[in-house]
Amino acid sequence: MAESTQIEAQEPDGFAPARPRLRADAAQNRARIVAAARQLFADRGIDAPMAAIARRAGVGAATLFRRFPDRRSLIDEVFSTQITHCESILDDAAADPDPWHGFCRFVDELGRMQVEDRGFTEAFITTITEDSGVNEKSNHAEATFAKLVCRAQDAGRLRRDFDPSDLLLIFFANSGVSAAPPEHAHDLSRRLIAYLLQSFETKGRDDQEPLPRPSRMALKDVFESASPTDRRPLTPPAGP
Amino acid sequence: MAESTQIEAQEPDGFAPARPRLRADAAQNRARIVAAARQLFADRGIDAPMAAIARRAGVGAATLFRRFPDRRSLIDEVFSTQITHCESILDDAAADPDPWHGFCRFVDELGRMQVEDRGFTEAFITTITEDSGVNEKSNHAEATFAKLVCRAQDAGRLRRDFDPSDLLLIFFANSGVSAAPPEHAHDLSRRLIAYLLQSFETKGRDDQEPLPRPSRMALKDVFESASPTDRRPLTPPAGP
DNA sequence: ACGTAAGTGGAAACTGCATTCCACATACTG
DNA sequence: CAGTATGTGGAATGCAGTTTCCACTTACGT
Repeated sequence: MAESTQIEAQEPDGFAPARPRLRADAAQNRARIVAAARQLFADRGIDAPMAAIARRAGVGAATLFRRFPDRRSLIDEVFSTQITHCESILDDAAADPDPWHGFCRFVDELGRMQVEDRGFTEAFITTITEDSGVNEKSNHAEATFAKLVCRAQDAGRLRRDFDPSDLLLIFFANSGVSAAPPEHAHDLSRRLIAYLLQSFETKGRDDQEPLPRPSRMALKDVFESASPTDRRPLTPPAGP
Repeated sequence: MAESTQIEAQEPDGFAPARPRLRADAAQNRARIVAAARQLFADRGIDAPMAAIARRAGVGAATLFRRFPDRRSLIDEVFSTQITHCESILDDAAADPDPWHGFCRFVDELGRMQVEDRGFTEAFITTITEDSGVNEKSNHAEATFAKLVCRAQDAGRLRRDFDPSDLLLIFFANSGVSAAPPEHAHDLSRRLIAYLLQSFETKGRDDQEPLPRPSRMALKDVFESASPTDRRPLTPPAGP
């Protein structure tokens, strides 16, 4: 993946907004900042100190702050590309002629993204938790996923009582194992997902036991419930 | 663990250690502190500000600090009781004449504890991550659980490729869903555990698909992997 | 009842952050 | 090749939390 570094401005000619575009050197610094942030977020989570990001980007604190007045805006910038990537994974999966295979592939890939980038999960959760802006995008994604689920069910491979909201269940559960020590996180995640997929699959005939009701949690629910103070997933092992 | 908090229990008389026992009022304050910490940890996680704990306990900051020189010692004190509770749950489960039922009960109860007390999971993870002191206790617990697993497998209810280390898998996964908004966490957890238990159970005869290898993560592995200061190798410098 | 070591709270000094300010640098326009 | 708006880094500020200090209580043994 390349790009992403571009200056936000890049106005489609015509008009000149208040700040039409960044000076060339400034644009490059901005790109360095985003790249540094991407690394540090992946590595240490989205709470990584701004100063550390600035240092790694080789710029002063003021520059970082001028470009991204708060941590949120930096997170948004960094993860918009990853959310886009997510969507393309989902679209690919939905296009799979074998819906069950597509379903598995999607779950698998999503899980991998979570394990490989600690910041990804955190950004995702905090985003759906405190910002309704995702809703537009997520509506499309939710619909696509729901359709995939239906097709897999109609093909007789996915159990009937699987609910699309179970995707969030997978997401949260996998975020938990991702918090395990890094040498184990990957294996744990693979195994968790294997267990879950086997549970999702309609086995032989039927003898499937009923499940507790789905939480039916939807993104908007998460948003509305957002607790004012602090709700982050977990504090993974850190030094004393 | 224990001794970090010193004093505490009345010495079974006879000898007088350096600080034989707390004055009565001090002992009561200490108890108030522990109670306050228990609540705040459950509520807001183990990073809850010390000052808030002191305030809720109705004592000054100095008193809190004098009694528990660092956050760790307070955490240890608070959660030693819960770890004990865990063990008793496990022992009960192990005593169940129906091993599969005992297994399910244990997983279920453990899951409930996690959801109901945010601090419990955090304390557990940070403890096994940075303190080898648990090992003594955990050896017994691990053995008990392994025996329970074997019995359930021999009874033909638990799949053969379930590995005792999968308990940590459940634990981490469930810690993830516990981080969901509180109105949903409970339902999500119930459903996750239901899915997993169905996957663990030996269905009909056999048609069980193979799993990826277990991570074989053991408590001591977790411990050893904990880097002292800041774990962040990985992610080589990426080109912009 | 009283002397005193043990215990106390609140304020002060120290952190490690994020955020702002400002004297200086440099890309772009003409 | 200026002139100037646009950018810059580092030092100063502010803030939220922890840790320490100390003059003042109070439980406890006698």
